[in-house]
This record gives sequence, structure tokens and C-alpha cells, in this order.
Amino acid sequence: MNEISTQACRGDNPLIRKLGRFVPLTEAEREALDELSRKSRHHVQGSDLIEEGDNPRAVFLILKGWAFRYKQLADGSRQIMAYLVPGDLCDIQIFLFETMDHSIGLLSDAEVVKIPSAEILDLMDRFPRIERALLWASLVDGATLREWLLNVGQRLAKERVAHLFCELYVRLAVVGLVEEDGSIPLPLTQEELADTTGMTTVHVNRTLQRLRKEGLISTPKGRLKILNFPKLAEAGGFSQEYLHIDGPPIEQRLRKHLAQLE
Amino acid sequence: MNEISTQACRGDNPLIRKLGRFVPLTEAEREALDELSRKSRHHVQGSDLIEEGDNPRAVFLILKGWAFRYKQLADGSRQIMAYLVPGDLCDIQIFLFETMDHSIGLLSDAEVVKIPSAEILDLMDRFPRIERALLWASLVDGATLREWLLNVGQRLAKERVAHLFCELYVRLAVVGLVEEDGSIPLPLTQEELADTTGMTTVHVNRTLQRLRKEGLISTPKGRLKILNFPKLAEAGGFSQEYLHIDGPPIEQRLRKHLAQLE
DNA sequence: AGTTGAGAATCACCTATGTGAATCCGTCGG
DNA sequence: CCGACGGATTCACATAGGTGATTCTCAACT
Repeated sequence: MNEISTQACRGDNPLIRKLGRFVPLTEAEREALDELSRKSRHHVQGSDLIEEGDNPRAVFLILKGWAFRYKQLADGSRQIMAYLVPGDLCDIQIFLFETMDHSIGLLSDAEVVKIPSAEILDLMDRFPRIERALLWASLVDGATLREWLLNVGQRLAKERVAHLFCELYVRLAVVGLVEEDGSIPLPLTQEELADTTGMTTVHVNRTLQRLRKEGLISTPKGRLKILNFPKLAEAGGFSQEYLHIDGPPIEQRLRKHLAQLE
Repeated sequence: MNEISTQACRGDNPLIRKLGRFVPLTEAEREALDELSRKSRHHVQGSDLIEEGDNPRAVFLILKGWAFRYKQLADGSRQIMAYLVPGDLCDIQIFLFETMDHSIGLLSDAEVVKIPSAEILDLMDRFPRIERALLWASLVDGATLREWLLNVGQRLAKERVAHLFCELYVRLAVVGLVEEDGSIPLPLTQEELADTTGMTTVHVNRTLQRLRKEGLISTPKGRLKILNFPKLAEAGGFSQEYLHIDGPPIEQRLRKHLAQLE
């Protein structure tokens, strides 16, 4: 495992795709991001990128495959706190901490770039606009975490699952990972869904069956097909605002703010 | 309400107290922070500092009293996502968003400073060390949020409440708000505890009684007294690491990182 | 002292979800 | 074609925690 796979990373670089929604990127900026992505390595499913207690000296960028952030309790129960899909960086500033307070694992084989913290700092120095976009992305991560807390704390089983599926669909759409048939990859076992939503595998199973029976989704082989997005969104109380995927690019907004300053 | 109360803010400024744990502050920096705090206003219990949907153009600093971050669902249920105690700032960078995705309310009368985003940016420009400390504080907020998700997603009622109480105790200790008798203010109704832990008022009540009966806590009039911290921490699976309140100041750590850079 | 109201405590009953297996099913290596 | 194994399903049963309403307490106000 872990052999270097120096691949080209054409224009379909998911990081560029994602950040490009926040700030319009110049050629130089795109080049810098592509440069970053060239050093990806292959990691195998089941391995951890970082483990709780490690001293984090780098940030990981997912180019392909899925990762997830989680915490484990003494009694073996586990809470999944985020999914990282292509284009996602695991907490940009986490290297300021002395030790990781959570782990990051891989749900599938993945192409991952390990970026030493120094390199991230350097990149942000050279490209302030990229820094803004990254900062913005990490704000969205925080907003997502808040939404998850709401989900687990207040919603019923069916709502929780429906909400999660809607979120994943929208996020994957942003990086262009929805198939023509409208399905998305979903490399999750029911156990992982359970650890995400704070329920049991058994109850996840029951809930999925209900969603299928109601014609909201179908789940072919490691994929998820949402048959009726509006209804699923309604069932889960989902509204994509917290993902901040549309709206004017951050640059304009910031300029407005600064303008009204003095 | 909301009359300006230009008060002196002696050395007991909770913000200085808190940030001082992260970076050793120079006289100029302390002065700048004190300056900020001089413009506090009185706000009354029950009012909202910001509401979901607002365009956030300022950050709030709590000097006295408690605030809380929450989201409300259509069906009226509410999830509390954070408590803000003296010395806490509500998300520093949130003004980058076009609209707030949550509200901030007051649990008690409070002294609050409203800091226009421009002023925060300016402060961070002039004092990079303060910027670091603020950034650090916001990282801790994120870590706390993750811990809450774990709490609500995986722990049983008693554990949830115990964990929450331990966290609040430690955070208040940092800003010197523990009385000699070991009790802390707790301006929360059982309903608010319920909306925090994802349970019902009825069940919160049952759980509190159990904790009292087991000799772990007592709850005199708007206060909380932890009778046996180690046992309560054990009951809640609490470990204060995620609050990052000890350990070397951020400055040293960052210097180390930068040193090992080139 | 009497009234009011917010919050705490109780009550009887209910159900969404958890437990702990067992069974089934498809895939993959041999 | 034959295990074997990681999931997905199912089952029978248990319970933590939810519902909705009532009552109690005590501090504030008249």
C-alpha cells in the first residue's frame, strides 16, 4: 500500500472544482492546487490516516474515495462526525493542536495527498484568495457539524437518515460525482450509518426498508439512488443552506464588508 | 434595555484571562483587549443577540452572563449547540457568511460587547498574537462541538448530563467563576438541559434526581455544585483534553512547527 | 396575606429504538 | 463448485426514554 501514484490530475481536480465555487481561481492558483494534488498516494480501505492521540503535522486532501472523521468511546461505541469526499481537506488548522482528538479512517481505497502543515501555511501566504477559500470551506465544515448535532439530537430515525442522504447527495453533486442515472456512490455499511446517526444497525435496516418501501430511495450495490429528492428532503427536514454552496463568491462578499468599513 | 455601561474592566477581564492561557499577552495587547471590552452593553435575559437568517456584521463577546447558540426546527423543537460563558466570543469568522444559520440567545441578563467585523479584522492585523489566540479559541469551539455530537449520539441520559456538567465546570474554572464552595452558576432550566442533551424535560428531571441521589451533585437555586468530580467525570466519560486548557501556549507550539519547517 | 407564574417534580402510560441472537445472501479466493 | 466471510435481514423480546397532563413550590408582585 501507499505507493506514489503520480498522476496527471487534469481539470477534473475536485479541489479546484470545489474551491472554484468560492473564489474564481486564476491560472496560477489552479496550477498551485494542481501541483499540490500531484503527490497523491494510494491508501487502502480500513486504514487510518490519523489516529486520536497522534501529533498532527499534516493535513490530508482527499482526491478519490471516502474518508470519515470519528471518535471512539471506551465501551467500543463510535460516533462518526463527518464524511470526507473528494475535494475535502481534513481540518486545515488542526495542526495547531498538540494531539488529535479524533481519528480519520478510510471507507474505501482512496487517493490522498498528505500536505505538511508548513506547505499549507506557505500556500496560504502565496495565495491569499486560496487561503480565503480554505477558510470558508472550514467554516462550512463547522456549519455541517452543527447540522449533524441538530440531526442526532432532535430528529427521529427516518428523518436522520433522510437528512444525511440529502446532504451527501448535494455535496457529491458539487464535485460532479452524481451519475447520469441520478445515483451516487455510497461506500457505507449499515453499521457506519448507525454510528453516524446514533442508532443501531438493526434500526438503520428497518429505516432503510421503510424509505425504500415509500419509494424515496433505492440502494443498488454500494450506491444510493434518490428517487424523489423533494420528498426525501421534506422527510428529513433538509434544506441545503448550511452547505453554502451557492450564493455569491466569498471574495465579493468580503470586499463589500471591507468597503463598508471605513 | 441596552444602555451603554462604560465600566472599567479591571484585570479581571475574562477575555484576557482566557486568551492569556493561550499566548502570554504583552501590556499593549492587554490594553487593546481592555479597550474592546469597554464598550459593553447590558442585554436582558431572553433576548436574542442574533437570529437565524440575520446578516451577521459583528461578533459578540460575552463579559458577564450566559448566552447559547441554538437552532430551531419547524416543529418547535430546538437544539442547543453551545453555551457561551464570560470570555467567549461567538464564532469569530461567522461574518463571512451571508446569513446566520443559527441564533444566539441569552440565558441571563448579560454584559455583551458587539464588535463590528471590521474591528475584529483590524485587531487581528495589529496583533498577530491575538489573532492566533482567537483562532485557537475557535478551534477549541470546534472540538467542543465534536464532543457534544459524541455525547448526544452515543451516550445514555445520565452520561450526557454528567458530561455536560463536567465541561461547564472546567470552562468556568478557567475564567475564575467557581465559588469557594466549589459551586458554579447554572442559569439553565431543565428544558434547556433537555434541548442540549436531546432528551425530554421529564427525563432530565429523572436523571438529575438520580445524580443527586447518588451524591454526585446538588443543585441549589440556579447553581450547580459538583460533590464528587472524579466520579461525575467517570459517570460521563469526561476527559478535559478536548478543551485544550493546559499544555504549552500556542505560541511555543507554533514556533516549534515553523522551526522544523525548512 | 393573596395571586400569579415559571419552573420542578410526579404520574400513568406508551413507543421508538435497543439487544442479542440467528439466518440469509452474494462475492471472492481456491 | 465449495467454503467462508462480510454484510443485510429477520426475529422475539426488553427498556430507555417519550407523551401529555397534573400537581407542587416558591419567589415576585399587588
